[in-house]
Amino acid sequence: MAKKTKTSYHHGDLRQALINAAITLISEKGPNSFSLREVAKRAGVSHTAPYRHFKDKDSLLSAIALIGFQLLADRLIEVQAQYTSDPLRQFMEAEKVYVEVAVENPEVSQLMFGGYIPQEHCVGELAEVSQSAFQQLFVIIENGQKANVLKQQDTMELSLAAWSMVHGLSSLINSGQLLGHVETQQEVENITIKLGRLLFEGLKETSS
Amino acid sequence: MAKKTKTSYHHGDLRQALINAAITLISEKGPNSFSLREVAKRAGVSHTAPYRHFKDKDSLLSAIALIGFQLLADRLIEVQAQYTSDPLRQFMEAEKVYVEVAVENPEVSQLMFGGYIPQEHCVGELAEVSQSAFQQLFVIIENGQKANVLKQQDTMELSLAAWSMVHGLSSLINSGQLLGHVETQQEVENITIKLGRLLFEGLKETSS
DNA sequence: ACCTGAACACCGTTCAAGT
DNA sequence: ACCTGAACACCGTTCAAGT
Repeated sequence: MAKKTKTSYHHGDLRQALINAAITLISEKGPNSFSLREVAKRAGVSHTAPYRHFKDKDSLLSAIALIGFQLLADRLIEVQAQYTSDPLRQFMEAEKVYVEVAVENPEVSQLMFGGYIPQEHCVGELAEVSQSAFQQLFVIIENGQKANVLKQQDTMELSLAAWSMVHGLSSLINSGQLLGHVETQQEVENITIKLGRLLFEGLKETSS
Repeated sequence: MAKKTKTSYHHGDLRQALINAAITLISEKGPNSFSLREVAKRAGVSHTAPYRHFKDKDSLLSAIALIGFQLLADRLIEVQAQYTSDPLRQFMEAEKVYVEVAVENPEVSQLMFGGYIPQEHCVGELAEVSQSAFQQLFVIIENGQKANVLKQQDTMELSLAAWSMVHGLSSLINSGQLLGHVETQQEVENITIKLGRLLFEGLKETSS
């Protein structure tokens, strides 16, 4: 069974238990109404126990944002490893995966991009993983350029266009701006494909 | 002078004074650290006085978000009234104005799109003004289609592509994701123009 | 090492009371 | 009508104290 050498106080891994409780709480009530004390209560410890594992509330929020970026990066790495012989397909799949992940985790996405993490925390590991996610888009665009499917323009610019588009769509959906227009999962996928194609028309190599 | 018929308690217009103080406070400390009590203190009234003008904290935040959407809509209406004979120019100006407004008011933008306003408040006037801002993009795209400069595809899809792109770029900048890449106002404008051109390539009519 | 309880300064919100 | 002060239940954070 679990390797509990000694009769531990409350948890084998309180840190992980706190993160789990925090993600659940954020998913339930959004990143704005979220309290350290409530998380501690749900994890079954006193309200000061979290300070053994996190410097402060912001550090716990950063840890959750990190997990969000990690998930995004992982899913994009998968895409980047697949469809390598079909740059258009790879581009479209990346766009779909980005929006999918963001829309499936709206509250965590808002936590990641909504100004909840103070700028001081946006360095080190968090910045690295966030850049790793973007890096996958960059490589996918680069693949398309090498295959002469995409414009031979600054790769950064093309990547940023792709990132902005999917990120913007996700943000508009998650903030409720598209309530009358894009609601079901199917509608999300459809509009993502439509926008992906429109953007691809602008990014593609025209000499062919 | 000001029409002070009677010796009013503290303000001719406490409601407006509270909104002003709130915008200042949000701009200083972000939408996350923002308290009604601090706003009241800055306006020079007791911490319960705001309840005469706003049902609760969320109502004050909604009022500020409304002002943010109104500003965006107003600036886009200006663009929509200008350059009517040059659809490409009009499209590019609209993209620039959107990003400009968002990046000049990062904290208010995060308030508008970062999950600070509960879904219950996202109806009525707030939804109307928000839709009015989007409507301007829609009309601008429509102009381009009528002039046979843009694709004869569902106007909603083209508009949503434009909205997503500028909104995504703004959000990435404001959340600090592009810190190494896009920082100065000049860089923001340059990258906005670059992305605008790339998207335009995808939206433009190809039969001409 | 890991956790607790009391304490502090802060919140949002309500309500009886004052002019 | 407009504002106040006390009160309540909640915060984040610190710190001495317990095992």
